[in-house]
Amino acid sequence: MVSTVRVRFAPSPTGYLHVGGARTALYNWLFARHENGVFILRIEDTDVERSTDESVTTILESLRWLGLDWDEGPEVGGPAGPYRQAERLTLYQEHARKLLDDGKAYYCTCTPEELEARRKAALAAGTSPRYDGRCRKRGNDLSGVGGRGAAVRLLVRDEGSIEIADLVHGPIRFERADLDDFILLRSDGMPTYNFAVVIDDVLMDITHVIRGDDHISNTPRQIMLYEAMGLPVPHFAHIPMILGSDRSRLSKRHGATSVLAYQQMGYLPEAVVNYLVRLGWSHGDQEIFSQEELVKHFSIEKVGKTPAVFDPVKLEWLNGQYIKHVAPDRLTALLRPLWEAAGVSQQELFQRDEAWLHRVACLFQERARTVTELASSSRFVFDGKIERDKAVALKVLSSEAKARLRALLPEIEALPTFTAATLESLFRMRAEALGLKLVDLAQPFRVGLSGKSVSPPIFPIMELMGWEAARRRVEEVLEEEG
RNA sequence: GUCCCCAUCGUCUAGCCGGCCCAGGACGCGGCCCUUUCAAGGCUGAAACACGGGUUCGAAUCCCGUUGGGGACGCCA
Repeated sequence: MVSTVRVRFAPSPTGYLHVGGARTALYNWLFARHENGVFILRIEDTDVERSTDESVTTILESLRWLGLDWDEGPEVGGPAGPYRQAERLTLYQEHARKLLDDGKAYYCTCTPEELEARRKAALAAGTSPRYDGRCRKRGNDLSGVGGRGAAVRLLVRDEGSIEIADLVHGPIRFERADLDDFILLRSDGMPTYNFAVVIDDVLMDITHVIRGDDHISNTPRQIMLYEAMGLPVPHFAHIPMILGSDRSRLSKRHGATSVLAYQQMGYLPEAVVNYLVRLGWSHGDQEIFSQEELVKHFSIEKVGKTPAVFDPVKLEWLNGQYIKHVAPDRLTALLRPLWEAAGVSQQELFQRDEAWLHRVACLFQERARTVTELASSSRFVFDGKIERDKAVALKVLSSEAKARLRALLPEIEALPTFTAATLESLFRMRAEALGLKLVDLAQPFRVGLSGKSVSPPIFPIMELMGWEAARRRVEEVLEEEG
């Protein structure tokens, strides 16, 4: 029988979900969906000092925004729950007890201060800061310790080696002699990361552990735990990290790293997903993938070994590609709050009908790279005060240009119908009659209407604005001095 | 200091069980076309196998070393 693939994403709720974590989640999710397996979300909140509920909320929200739904985990439950480690403490303690009784682990009464001092001394002496095993003799016997707290350490034999059969890196070998007796349970009874992970992965029947490269050095310790408990080891896949432009670990100083920050900046979740998946994975020459295509083509074997530099410029390009194809109703829904933020009054947004808003969105969507940018560039089509670029006005609105604008107004007024088509043919005729290019008439008009030198084609814009509003705008610049 | 990982254009990458590669695609950058501006689109240009040794008739592709980068060495995760 072929057992079902079960993978997990296990963030610690000590902050927002950053793009590195998001990609790890994405790879796990894609692997699960591709294999028809189960994607589990587990919250690793054993660090009570730093874990917060707000952080849990943000992480769930980020995953949902990206479209990464989990089959088991917080809010959806599942047979292997609870899915927050803080609610699983007795499980860890039971397993630690068993390891203690089997002689696989022992109590350690060294204090954190003592350990820190020894670690520093070792580093200063240029030797490896490993725990020296001085409490091994104590075994599971806590007598004579008094009120002093005791941590539990795994007993690690010194001989032999451990090999990780890594799905992306191939075999990776560690010598046991380089590893030390690490802590399983802290003196306050809380499990450490390495211990909780293994217990949970066992209890949740995880078949594939897909996580960042930075966990490679934890893996041999975790394998030793599986061995100590006599349990089968899952498959491991360590995916390369995401770096900043200077090739160091990606952090805030490299720009936005929070997934939700990209939502706020007007990025589409499918663009972010598409960008992240290509950081370390590829499928021939294809750059743009639908979610279905990703699920169909994704494979862990095709994940590269090289760390990738996060490139916001390419993300922006991809977002632009996606924006071009967003359906008008969805785009308009995204735009409403952003238009408002850009200064369009609530009242006007309410008065305009949906079809009109769609037409505005469609006119601008081809040339916007973010939804936010789309909102601000299309703002002038609405009624109300607009920003005028002084330098542009000075350059484009010469006295001849203004004279031409003035001459055109009554002709437009006389048009039987006020549409993009009739406007365009009028402008073309006038340009030809004057021995000018269309641009010579259109550009002053554009500046008059929008205040800027760039915009979508002005004729459909004028149709959308309506003659009254358009004329008011143009008269505004005609009345100015100069 | 010890251990581990990685190494193709500025960036993401294809190729990597050897010849099809004087290395392909994408972003960005330059040019041209299209064009009412700007985008978009089309065409096009510059741009890389880190270095040194092997193995081989033949290496980006295999092996070793060097260098460079990254990660880990917590009663953090």
